[in-house]
Amino acid sequence: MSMRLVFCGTPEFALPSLKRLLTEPGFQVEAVVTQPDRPRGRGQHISASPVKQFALDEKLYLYQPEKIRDQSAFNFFKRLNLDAVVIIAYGQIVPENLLDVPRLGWINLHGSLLPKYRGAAPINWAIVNGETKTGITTMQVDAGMDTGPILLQKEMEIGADETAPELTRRMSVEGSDLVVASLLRLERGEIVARPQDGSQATSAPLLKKQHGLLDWSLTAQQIYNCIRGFDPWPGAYTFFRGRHCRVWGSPMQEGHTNLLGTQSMPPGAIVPAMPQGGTTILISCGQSTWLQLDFAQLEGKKRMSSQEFANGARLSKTERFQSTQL
RNA sequence: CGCGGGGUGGAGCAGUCUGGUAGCUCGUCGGGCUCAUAACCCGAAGGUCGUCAGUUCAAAUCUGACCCCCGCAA
Repeated sequence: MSMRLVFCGTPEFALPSLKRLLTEPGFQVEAVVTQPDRPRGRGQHISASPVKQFALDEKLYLYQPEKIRDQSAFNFFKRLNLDAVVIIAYGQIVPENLLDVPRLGWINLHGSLLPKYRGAAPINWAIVNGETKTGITTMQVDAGMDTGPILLQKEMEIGADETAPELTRRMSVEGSDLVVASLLRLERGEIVARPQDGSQATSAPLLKKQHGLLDWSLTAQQIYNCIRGFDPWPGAYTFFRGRHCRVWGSPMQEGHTNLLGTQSMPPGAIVPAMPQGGTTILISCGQSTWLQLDFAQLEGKKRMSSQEFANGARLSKTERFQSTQL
């Protein structure tokens, strides 16, 4: 006898779990719920979420309520006589009166070791904050924001050079195991949801464009964390001659910094250098650290190597990246 | 019809407003200097200026249409 499920999700992150629930024996996905199609991209084209596209390909029953808190949505869930709802990065807050509808409640996969990094962007913030380990959590959804009791957790290391999309991909795959295990063990009564210790909670708010703006007084390692953690959006960016400029790079190794000689440059200073042959562009960061610039992308332009950037820009000696438009 | 930037030798750009000699920083190739060099010096090759049409004695430059790339916004 299969568990009757509804799957709620929107981005790529939710897909591996949905796929597992379709192939794994013991589950019956009655419907897929995802965000309504919205205008995205240049020119206001309407586009379907990754979960929707997959659901269409698989000919699954699809439901896209404008607001999941509406009565019609409640009726929809009520009628299905569900054992559980799996909700992963759906994008809307589930109203309290819906939580009790499925027999085993709503099961959520979250990209952190709760109660750390509650909120919409746990993976990004963990990288930005320079964490070396994080994890994934399945929990029972309650009325709060990622405050529900924990079912299963798995610790994961963050690679020194790992970017948010890379870690997201790994978590989504590992997470599908955790979701399946959580459902099976919950059904058998093998796990008891464990309340979170709210005093240990930290938050990982939804990313905004503004978050990606670099502060060059931070150390090169911190800048690097931003470059990795804010990829692919909002991206780590700065301003160059008043224009938005996204940057990629990595901290310069300790040993090479001597090559620069001496003087402390103002944060954001752009300095061509030639360590061990080959020319590179270095950016002055906080505490006498340097970021080696690998790529830059001016607004309206494609991403280019730091060398191409320097060739075309005709840098003056005092040129620097700024944290404001002017 | 959401707002905006752009398409110029292999790369990144200037030149376009104010039509009239194809420019800059690199790369490539050849030569030189040097113990040596990715550094420096000399030289060379390489461009239908996105496409089509129009205006003009003359169009990268002005006009119109189209194609493609990108940033913002969502």
